[in-house]
Amino acid sequence: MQLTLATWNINSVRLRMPIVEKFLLAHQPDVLCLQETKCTNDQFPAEPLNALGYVHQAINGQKGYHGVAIVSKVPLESIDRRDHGNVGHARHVSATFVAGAKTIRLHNFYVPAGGDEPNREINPKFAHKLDYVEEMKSLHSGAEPGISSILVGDLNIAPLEHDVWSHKQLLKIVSHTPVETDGLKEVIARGDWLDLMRQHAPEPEKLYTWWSYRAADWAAADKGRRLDHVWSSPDLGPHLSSIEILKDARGWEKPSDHVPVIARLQF
DNA sequence: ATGGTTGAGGTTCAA
Repeated sequence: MQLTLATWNINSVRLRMPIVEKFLLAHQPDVLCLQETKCTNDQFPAEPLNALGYVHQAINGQKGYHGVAIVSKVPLESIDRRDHGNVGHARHVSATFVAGAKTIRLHNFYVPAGGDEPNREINPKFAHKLDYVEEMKSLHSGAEPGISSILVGDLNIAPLEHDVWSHKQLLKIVSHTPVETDGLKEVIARGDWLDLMRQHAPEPEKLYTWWSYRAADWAAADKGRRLDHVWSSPDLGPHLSSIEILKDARGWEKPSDHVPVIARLQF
């Protein structure tokens, strides 16, 4: 069987439902993880997603900001929500599902952006981001015996040189500072998690999933960053058949500033 | 010199 999994920072799911529907009909993922839903759980568009076949839903929302959701055609079990640092932000939801002979826990994260100033002493939002990543580092892919893991989401960090349009020009820009990228690179280097996007498309290929709204012409400038990620436990590496970054979606009507990332796994 | 845009919700903050 093939499992198709997608992750997309949607920047308001209610406003974006027309392109969510367009995406789901065109690409038919089994599971879709959303970040920045920006609505409370009772405001979440559960019915339209039900009608599209995504009848299994694990949502963690709050008023106005943040918010994550997993919507799925395959049953979701053991739904969990974490609030790293106990700050009252809806930035994580996880659930388990079955794929072939595997049971998989899927974590969906929305890591704090961290503000503009990359200095934890004067910028509490950056301090929160670094603390958040520290807490993520203690989340191990083999935490539950007999259960594989997938971790997706908007991690708001572009860890590698070719995850940004200019490594040199972004070294002091939040999302690509060494103190942030070292954390993610350490997790990958120690082999606890696989970076499936880079397994499929190694450096030095440029990979971007986000282009700022502030560019006059995002496509012409092409000043992107890879802020969205798909990781898995090591045992799932051989099951990956493809990764697709849906760059076209950045040019859709009323787009999010992030595009969907689609992972296809064969079991 | 510290721009530029978008969204939610309420006249500003977060990204």
